[in-house]
Amino acid sequence: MVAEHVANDADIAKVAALIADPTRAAVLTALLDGRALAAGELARLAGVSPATASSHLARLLAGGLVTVATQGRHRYYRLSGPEVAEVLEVLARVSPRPAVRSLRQSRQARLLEEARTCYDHLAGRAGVELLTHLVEAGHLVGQDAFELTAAGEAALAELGVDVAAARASRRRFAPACLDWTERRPHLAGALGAAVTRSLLERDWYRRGSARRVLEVTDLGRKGLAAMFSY
Amino acid sequence: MVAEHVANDADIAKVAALIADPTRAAVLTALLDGRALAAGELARLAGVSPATASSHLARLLAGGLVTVATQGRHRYYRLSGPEVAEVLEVLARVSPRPAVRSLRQSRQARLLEEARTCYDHLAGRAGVELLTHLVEAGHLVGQDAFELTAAGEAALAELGVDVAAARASRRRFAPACLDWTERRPHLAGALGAAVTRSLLERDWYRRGSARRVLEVTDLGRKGLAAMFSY
DNA sequence: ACCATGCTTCGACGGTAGCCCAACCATGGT
DNA sequence: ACCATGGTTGGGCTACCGTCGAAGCATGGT
Repeated sequence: MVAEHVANDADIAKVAALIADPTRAAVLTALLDGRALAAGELARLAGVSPATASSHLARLLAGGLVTVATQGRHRYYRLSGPEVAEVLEVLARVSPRPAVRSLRQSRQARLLEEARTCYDHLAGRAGVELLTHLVEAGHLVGQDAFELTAAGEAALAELGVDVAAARASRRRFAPACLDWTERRPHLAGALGAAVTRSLLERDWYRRGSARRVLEVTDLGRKGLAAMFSY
Repeated sequence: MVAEHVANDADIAKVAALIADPTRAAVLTALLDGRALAAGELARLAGVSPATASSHLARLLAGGLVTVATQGRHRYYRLSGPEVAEVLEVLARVSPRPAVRSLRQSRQARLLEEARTCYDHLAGRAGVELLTHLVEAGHLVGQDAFELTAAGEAALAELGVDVAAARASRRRFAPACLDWTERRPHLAGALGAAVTRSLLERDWYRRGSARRVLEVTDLGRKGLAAMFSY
């Protein structure tokens, strides 16, 4: 039968049905910019319980609208491709109201992209840049897992990081963690956590209003600039 | 509230929900090429009862995906704009199977566009062209309703049309009927019906496999060419 | 006046889909 | 070994949605 190779009405309807639920639509629009978000975060954004979100995500996955990547105990979901984003945009264009995200939403998205925590260490753009600078400054060497140089140990000590304690921890010392918003690695493990703790203690970063969001302070901007001579 | 002016997830979901039902999807794809189709025909194409189709059409109308125009006892529905068609096309692209209509479907669509009956008279491209030629040949004069010239009366008599009987009918003699597939008028009324009857009797046109579909015969092609010197 | 046709509305039925709670599994840190 | 956190799975409830038959309107032809 030729008909089996044809995108018929039923197929269109199936895809549309996946988007037709408000919760799933919220999940999809949250992923519109191509970032990958953890299941829990998506549940929070959509305003449903983790169980409900999980069920929706499973259906979106089965329908091929999203893909998933497991990292640690998180499962990061993202749109499966640009066509999916296109569908959402076109749908928004058809719907009567203009397709602009609310200020509050997009501002929050920016903040998350800027800096957030991944477990207990700095992630997002800020996390990626921090690692980049540490490597460029010759403080860290390595690939998937890093080691501190003498200069690095001194620099971090000055920042108030208890490197010895981090090294003593049973946790992996300084592994790279692929950042899903930046697609480049940031510093994780015991050292990453210790650095982040120091940054918060020194008030270079402050916890933001939304969960996981960190905001750089004026003090932090100056301190980081001095440290890496921006 | 700013939120009221924003196309949010709920709006996208609403539009998607309109397409999410297989029956509605069938209706929409039937309208994909911009033609306007009567409610009954859509019901038949979608394979549901008129009642069901009517309910779906009402929802599509309320959702702004289609518009309606009443003509006589028919209600012609069409897509409200190209954006709607775009949505369907993009959705088809996302769905796994290639977005090609089956040969049988599109061939049938072509036939309908080519020639079909509207009540009991010739419509579609053939109907529009017939009227155009009759007017250009000086056989008919008028605007919304036509009158036969002497030359026209002779020409139609030669075709086997019983003009006298048509004129005697209580039915309107030769009104123009706006053709919704061509957006130009075709000949309706008693004369339109009489002409169509003659065309069928002479085997210039033959009823096709699908309802309302007419197909021109080789004989008809020759006859029409001679009549209007194509 | 009367009937036929096309379409919509009403009411009722059945199925399905979304939601949450609670329990379960897996991973990571201590 | 133990706990905490993040996610998924199963069960049960509710609500909504699609479907059709029958009845109601409107239009057109006789």
